[in-house]
Amino acid sequence: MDSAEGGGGAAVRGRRARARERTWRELRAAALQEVREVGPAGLALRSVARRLGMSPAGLYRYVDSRDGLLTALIADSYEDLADHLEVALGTAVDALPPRERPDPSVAVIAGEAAGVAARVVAVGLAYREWSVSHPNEFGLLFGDPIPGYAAPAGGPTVDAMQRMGLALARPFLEAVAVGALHLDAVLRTPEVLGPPEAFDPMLPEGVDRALGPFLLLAWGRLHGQVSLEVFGHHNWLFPDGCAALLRADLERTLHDLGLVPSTATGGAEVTG
Amino acid sequence: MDSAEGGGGAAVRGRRARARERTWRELRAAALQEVREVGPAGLALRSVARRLGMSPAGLYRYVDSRDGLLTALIADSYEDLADHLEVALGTAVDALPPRERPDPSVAVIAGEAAGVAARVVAVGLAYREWSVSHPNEFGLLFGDPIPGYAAPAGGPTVDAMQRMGLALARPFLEAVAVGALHLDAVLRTPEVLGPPEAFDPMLPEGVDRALGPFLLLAWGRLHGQVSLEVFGHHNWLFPDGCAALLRADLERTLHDLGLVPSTATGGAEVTG
DNA sequence: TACAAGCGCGAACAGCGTTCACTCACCAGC
DNA sequence: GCTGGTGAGTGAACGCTGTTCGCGCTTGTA
Repeated sequence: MDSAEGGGGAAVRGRRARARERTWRELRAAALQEVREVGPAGLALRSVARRLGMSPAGLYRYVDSRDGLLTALIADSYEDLADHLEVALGTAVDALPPRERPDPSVAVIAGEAAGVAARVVAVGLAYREWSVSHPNEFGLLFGDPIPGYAAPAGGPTVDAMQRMGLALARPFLEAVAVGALHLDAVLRTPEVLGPPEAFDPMLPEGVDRALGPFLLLAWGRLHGQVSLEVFGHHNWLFPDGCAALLRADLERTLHDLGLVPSTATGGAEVTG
Repeated sequence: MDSAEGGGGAAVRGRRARARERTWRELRAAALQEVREVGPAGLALRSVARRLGMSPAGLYRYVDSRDGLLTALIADSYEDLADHLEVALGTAVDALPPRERPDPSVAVIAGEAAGVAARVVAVGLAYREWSVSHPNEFGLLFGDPIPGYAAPAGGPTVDAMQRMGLALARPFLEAVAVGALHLDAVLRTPEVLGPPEAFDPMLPEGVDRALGPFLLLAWGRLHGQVSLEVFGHHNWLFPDGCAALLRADLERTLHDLGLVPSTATGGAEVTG
């Protein structure tokens, strides 16, 4: 019970705590592997236990329930996705081996519209690429929600999710900071803006509040294409066209904003 | 086995065949109710059997497997969604009791840009409304796909899905027919258009092939907003803003196309 | 050295999807 | 009108699942 999220909250004091942490890490890795192979719905605790050479009951020292394990995996997957996005943005370049680093032509030229546009395209294509190459984890994050579960506000799930969201939003935040992005009146109605503090948990202080709904809108456009592709609704006619279609959508959206895309968008192949 | 999709394919000859058809209908209704209450992942054949006062094994006279039942429900749900969209478009008005009929101000003014725009908004909001009010069925259609299942080309799943897609596309097809919609060059690259026959199963003959990717793009934009809302990723900041946000997105997209929305978009409340 | 805490185990329970042999009511042909 | 075949529905069973419980055994602390 107290080990709700499993992890060794304590310091790395004893050998025991270290062993616990290691086991917990292996458990998540095994479970994630299982999810990769059979999907979130097919995840079986007993199978994970077998993988670890452990008894099924033993897992309950680390996990509250099957759903608890799934939420831990959700947090991990959000982190993984956030990592990929940050790599595509050049934020976390140093953390990677050289051959996986993004094309420097898309790296930070913050302040210039073309640079911002290229970064929007890069992060959008990275979002797609991670999703297409991790379909079951994508389903874990964005498919049927775990019934009855609501992520606790301070929990690791929400933290990781916000980190991912921040990576997605970063190019737009930069664009706003340098005045390259002008939000029109469509998003300024009270129905869309909500109460003044509505987007406080999402936006830094001092940023135009209309950026909140705008970011949700942009995320929705991106996510829709990706979701339909990953779940097999977009690609039954023409499987290979989805990436190009998404790029076209991103460019349309950018054009819609007055931000012209740079031609150097090769950074999308980063994680390939 | 032979009863793969369960239904009574035979004519209504004997009393027996009629009974079978009735049971099959009740089975699907009970299962759909179960899905509404516990979600697709929670659907239990034994529970459905209990609901029908039947033995679990008896269900296998009508269904191949649990997944087979789910796919039957998928087809039914697509039909239901298609019905709602057609109602919102005024196509199937006569089939409904008067108080559920759409605002006539959005009904067919085909050929006029404002009318087309209003119809796009109406069908988009209807898509959202059905999804929000049928979250578990939405999950069934667009959440994690049934692992290992691919809908057979001639099957009822694909048929129903195409009917739904056609309803979504109708306003755009009309717009093209009357020359109110001009697709720009962004969607005309070979990567997006694919081979010449790529969109043949989707588009009527003689229609500009660039409409194919365009429709996927529009569906993706719409679907993304709805999917994020229904699965709880959009509305944690500001739960009531999603409808307005979607409307804003639709209007942005329309503006992007040079189609100005009419002010009489109240048809969205149709199914409420 | 004594004690508490925590890890892991085996057994068990209830529920699940699915199969199998079986009964019984219906329907067609003599 | 009787009869044989067909098909709906049953009950028991198998193997799987998530989860709980009480037990030993190891570890860390006083």
